[in-house]
Amino acid sequence: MMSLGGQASDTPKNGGLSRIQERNRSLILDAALSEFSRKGFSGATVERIAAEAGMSKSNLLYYFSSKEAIYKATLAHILEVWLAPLKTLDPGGEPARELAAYIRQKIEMSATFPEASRLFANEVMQGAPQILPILEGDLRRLVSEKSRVIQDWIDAGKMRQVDPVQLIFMIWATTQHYADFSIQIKALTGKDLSDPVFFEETENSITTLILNGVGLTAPGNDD
Amino acid sequence: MMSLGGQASDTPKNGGLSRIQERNRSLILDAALSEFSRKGFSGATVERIAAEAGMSKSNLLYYFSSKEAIYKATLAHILEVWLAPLKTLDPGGEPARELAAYIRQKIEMSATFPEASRLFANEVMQGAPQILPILEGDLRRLVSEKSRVIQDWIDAGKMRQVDPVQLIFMIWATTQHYADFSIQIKALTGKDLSDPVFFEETENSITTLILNGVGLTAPGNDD
DNA sequence: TTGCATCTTGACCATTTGGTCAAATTACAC
DNA sequence: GTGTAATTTGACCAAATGGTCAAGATGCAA
Repeated sequence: MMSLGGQASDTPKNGGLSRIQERNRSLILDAALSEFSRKGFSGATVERIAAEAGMSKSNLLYYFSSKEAIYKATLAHILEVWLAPLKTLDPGGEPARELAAYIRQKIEMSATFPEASRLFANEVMQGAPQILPILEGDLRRLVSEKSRVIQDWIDAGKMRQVDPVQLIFMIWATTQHYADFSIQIKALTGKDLSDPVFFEETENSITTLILNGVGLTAPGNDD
Repeated sequence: MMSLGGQASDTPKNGGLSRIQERNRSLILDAALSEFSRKGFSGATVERIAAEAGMSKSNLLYYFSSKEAIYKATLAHILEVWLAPLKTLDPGGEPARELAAYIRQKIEMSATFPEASRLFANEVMQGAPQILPILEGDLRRLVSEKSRVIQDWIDAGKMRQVDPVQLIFMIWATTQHYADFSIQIKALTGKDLSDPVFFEETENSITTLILNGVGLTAPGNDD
């Protein structure tokens, strides 16, 4: 698990949580994700998070020692699930199928957890004050590892020459765009990823463009 | 010019500005772009903007009636230049050359005005409270118009079938990603678009991927 | 130089907001 | 049921911050 600094742990021995604690922490983190993703760290207020979690501000501060602690916990909570799909890229698989699966997973994330995407984007755009060490550490290693996988596919003549890191960036950019800029997309098309038809259209467009872009063709949908 | 609502104009007859006014407004808008793009609307403080502009908070409020007024003016100031490249897409040109030129312009914007990109991203991610009308109006019309251009190229058999709007989204996503997430990109690669080599690499990767993606090949660089 | 409009500022105010604390309430082991 | 620890809250505080205002400084036309 990726840890977010912090010496004073706000999550003591994970098993040592009462039912009430478990429930309230979960309520708080949900509310915090909603609030932070919509307003950013500065724009969010502890009071509103507490209200959305159905408790008083004082009580919320009984579970998390400060606004920043809530923020860090929220980030940590989403970061793992947000970066997980890349880990599934399988060196043994066929490039077309693997990349298509990765893209699909990323779009599904954007559709299912748009708030997480926006929170992450916000954090990075502010200079990644909390997660910079993770970006430079775990994430960098993961990207290196998966770049190696892609490079091997290229070396094996299975796909066109392309900088693997740039390819990963482009997949991130295109897929996350639909979550981060969903308001703009809705303003321009009237739809967003919550519309199943638009979701399929989008997945198809991105997959086709990127696979074609690296000299592959979309694999059949026989799963 | 795209106007940002607001009945009480903070920019009276454009010609009627004294030298002092012109200079100070410009200093303020520069400082505001820097501050708002780094901290977002809520995180920015009028005091810091004033300091960066080299004047007192009171004096800044002599030129702009409120924090929101500064924010609106800053947005209006960058919006036009930010959306301009799309307008240059020429129906009479060849798709490969036109798209390559558009992509290049967008990457140049990301390299030259990353703060503008982040400010715009921030505004949209917060729900576009200020610019939603523009997105739904002028921008929507512009995108429709240019989608028509792309669709005509497709109908003429000049490029592969693709949803033109989705193609535009993907160009926006990939190019702006390098400005909005430059911290992440720097953490992962050690470089950003201010590095000429990385700039060229990036332009090449994006252009190649997208043009190949729509069945085109990059045009020669004989300009 | 004079007089007026423009420009600039420090003092000040009201509100918001993150965080503290003591007291009250509730959950639960025995 | 009793007692202790966990939970919850309202009252309160200090700092930050957007904005006002009256007074002073400066620019400039005559």
